[in-house]
Amino acid sequence: MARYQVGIRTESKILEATRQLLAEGGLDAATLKAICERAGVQAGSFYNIFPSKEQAIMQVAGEAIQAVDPDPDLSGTESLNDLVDAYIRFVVEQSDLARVYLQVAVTVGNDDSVTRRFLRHHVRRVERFAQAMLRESLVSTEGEAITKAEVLLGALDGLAFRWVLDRSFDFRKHARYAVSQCGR
Amino acid sequence: MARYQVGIRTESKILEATRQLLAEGGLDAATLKAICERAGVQAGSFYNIFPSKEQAIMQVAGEAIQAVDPDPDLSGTESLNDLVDAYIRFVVEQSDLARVYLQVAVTVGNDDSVTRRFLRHHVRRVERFAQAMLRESLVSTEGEAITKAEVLLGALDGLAFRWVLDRSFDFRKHARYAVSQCGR
DNA sequence: CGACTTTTTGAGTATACACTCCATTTTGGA
DNA sequence: TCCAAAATGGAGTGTATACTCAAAAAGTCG
Repeated sequence: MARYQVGIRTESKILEATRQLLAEGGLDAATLKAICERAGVQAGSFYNIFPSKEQAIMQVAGEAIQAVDPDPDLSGTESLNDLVDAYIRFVVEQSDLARVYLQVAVTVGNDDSVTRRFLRHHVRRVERFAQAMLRESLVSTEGEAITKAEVLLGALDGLAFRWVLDRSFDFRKHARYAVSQCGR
Repeated sequence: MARYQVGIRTESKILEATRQLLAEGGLDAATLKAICERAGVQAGSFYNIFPSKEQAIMQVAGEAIQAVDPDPDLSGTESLNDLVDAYIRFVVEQSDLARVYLQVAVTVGNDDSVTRRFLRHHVRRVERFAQAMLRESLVSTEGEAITKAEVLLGALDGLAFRWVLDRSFDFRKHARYAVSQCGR
């Protein structure tokens, strides 16, 4: 299935449309009709590229889950502030993906493969936060570091949800306050 | 439209079924067919009692939004620990309603009447938390109290989401840790 | 150009959904 | 016991959805 250029452009038009629709109205808004209309494409073209609607949505959701993580190459060297700043930047600058990230986390059925993937990434992020905390001596035992990291990430996720429901909420300020509370 | 006993029982069977389905699989799982099957009722009976499926769901969602608040009569006297304990109890003991609460918060379209209702309640809860913090001198200005309350509630909501995705997560322990961090 | 492959089109299919209709049964007060 | 109001069963309606297919168009490369 060597591809022509036009097909590759169509693929990215479809993915972009899907991303927008997911960000705007969640899974319900991302109907095949809506995706195709926004991408300027017919249903047949969609299915020439993707085997199913779900496949396209998974791809966008996967992108979002990846994007929430800061540069993996830096893992093990960054400060807690760096990690939180990366999360803030993700939410503020890539707000579409951030909304997708939060939408899929809750909307998809439990015990789903997406949920498992989501949790796997979450656990990895918790460990990264916990290690930064240990490095900065904010905490004495590894167990306490994990707990503290879960609470901080919980706060960041909760504040991000708050921001998704009400865009006038100052996410950056509250996220910074949350991390400052860990520092004592 | 004076009601007969049997109709009132049918109504509560339908509401119970709706509550369960919403808790288990969110809005998507609460189809008319699923609700009627679980309630042991036919579609015609459903529409004899509720004008629409949405109406029944709204009623359950409203219940959940109410239930997250601790006793309003105590407002202005309870400690921060009381407030957090009430939230923990809600999540742990009324887990079905708690899941509904979190599901509807995210699933419903933005700018929806449910979203507004949800936000109104949230703001009121933030104020209640902030006042408790002021009373306990955890904070000096009202502005800081509001910020701190937003962060604490964000953490509680975020941890509750974490628990919804993974029931083996120890919500109580992490929630307690979150509030203990405010105390310094 | 000409042969071949990929892409696009757009009408068409099957299905699941919320909701309706109304004949029939059940209820509960007089 | 009677009867009007309320509740029920269950087939039926319209609509939106994901997805298919065969023919036509457009891209690629010698």
